Amino acid sequence: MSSAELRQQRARRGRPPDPDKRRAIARAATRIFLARGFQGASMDAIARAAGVSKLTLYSHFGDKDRLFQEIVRARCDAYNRPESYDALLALSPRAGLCRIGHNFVALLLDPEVVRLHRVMVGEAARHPKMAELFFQAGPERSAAHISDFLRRASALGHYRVVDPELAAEQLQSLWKGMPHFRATLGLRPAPTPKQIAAHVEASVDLFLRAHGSDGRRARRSGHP
Amino acid sequence: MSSAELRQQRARRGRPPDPDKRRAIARAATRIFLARGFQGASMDAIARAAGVSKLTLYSHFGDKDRLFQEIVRARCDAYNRPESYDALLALSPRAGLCRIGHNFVALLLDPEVVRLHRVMVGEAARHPKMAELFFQAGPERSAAHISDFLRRASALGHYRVVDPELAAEQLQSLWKGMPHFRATLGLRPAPTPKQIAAHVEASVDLFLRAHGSDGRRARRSGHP
DNA sequence: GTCTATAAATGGATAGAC
DNA sequence: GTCTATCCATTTATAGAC
Repeated sequence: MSSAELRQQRARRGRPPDPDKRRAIARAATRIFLARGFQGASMDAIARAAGVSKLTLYSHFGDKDRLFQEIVRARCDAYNRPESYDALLALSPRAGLCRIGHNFVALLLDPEVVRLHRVMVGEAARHPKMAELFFQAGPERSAAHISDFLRRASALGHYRVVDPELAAEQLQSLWKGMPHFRATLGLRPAPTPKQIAAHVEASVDLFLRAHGSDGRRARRSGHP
Repeated sequence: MSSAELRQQRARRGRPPDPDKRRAIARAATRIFLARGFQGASMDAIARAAGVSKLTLYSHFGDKDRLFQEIVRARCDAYNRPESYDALLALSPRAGLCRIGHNFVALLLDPEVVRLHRVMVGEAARHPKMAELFFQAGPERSAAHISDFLRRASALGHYRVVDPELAAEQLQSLWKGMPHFRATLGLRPAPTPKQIAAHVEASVDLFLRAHGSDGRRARRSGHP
């Protein structure tokens, strides 16, 4: 109670921090960190790009590490708004998985996500806490959503999945695949939308053939 | 002709470069680049660790970029000695693929390879040439070896693979999977040997189920 | 009193030249 | 090895704005 009052008093005293400046700093820092990496980004450049003084920058974010943390946290939250997969249960097994896979691959290949991935991997050794945060906010949650979907689709008889967690991991691995690896290395040419769609479908094909559904055409042996 | 003579004259003039020093620099630079990344490694630290003066360093390697290139090239060559997969054709489909997969995953999870991967991904935006070199010397060649193996195993009737290049890509993706992703982010705990073996086997299981061989136990439907 | 901006300064590290 | 010119994160000085 008294600590809350003290905080209120302190907050009331003097000129309040300008949220516009904070947003401007965050935007500029995001751009520069993702473009140049943590070590390559200078506080001078960030302050200049944000149009604020360095003192303002420091008064809002403390130091470079904390600024980096805030940026990464905000990006993880921004990418972590998965729409519900409920509607996709009504589709055919193949169509449902292709839709999820396409969303997943589109996110992975988004240029900003690629840059974030690069920075996280490059800085993992020096910022282990943030690498963990990134992993939990990204791949771990989407794996949970996919395994949920597989569990329910399996209950509906679409296919037979014994271990939904394992199956979700394998689907994610197939979807990432070579296109994502090439993207993280910045290799040209980038895949065309048609190639991306083919990649997603090939992954779903493999998965469905392994789990007792041909997906595309009729079954080869005497399955129901 | 005259240019060759000039080169010989130049080579004879003065004290020849010491190959021991060059090796010492290369060793130290490898260690420091892989540990701290390109931007985090200083030429001072490398010279100190190699026990040479900075002038010696610069006279051998020109500048930081060229030194980095030499190191990466040497590492790629070092990792690029695949044993022949011929002997594995005599094994069962499942055993052959598990063996290849285990070698592949063991290489991917090797701490030095993980560090190289981190540096390459982190520096891809600023050294696109090297990222390409790395990709060609690494994943591209191993994909070629795996697709070769699949083509021959398929010809022997072990399983039915329509597109060996695609199948090799999918196998690599499955083998990399979550363990490699976690390793690049430095997440603990590292997988145990038992978990690695289970991961490889689960990948091979999925692949073989999709391609008309149960692998482990007897066939469910009326296959030969 | 606390925020902001400008500006300069501190203290350290850096790539590369001599 | 030393030197130089540059860059960096962070702090401090000075002044005006709420």
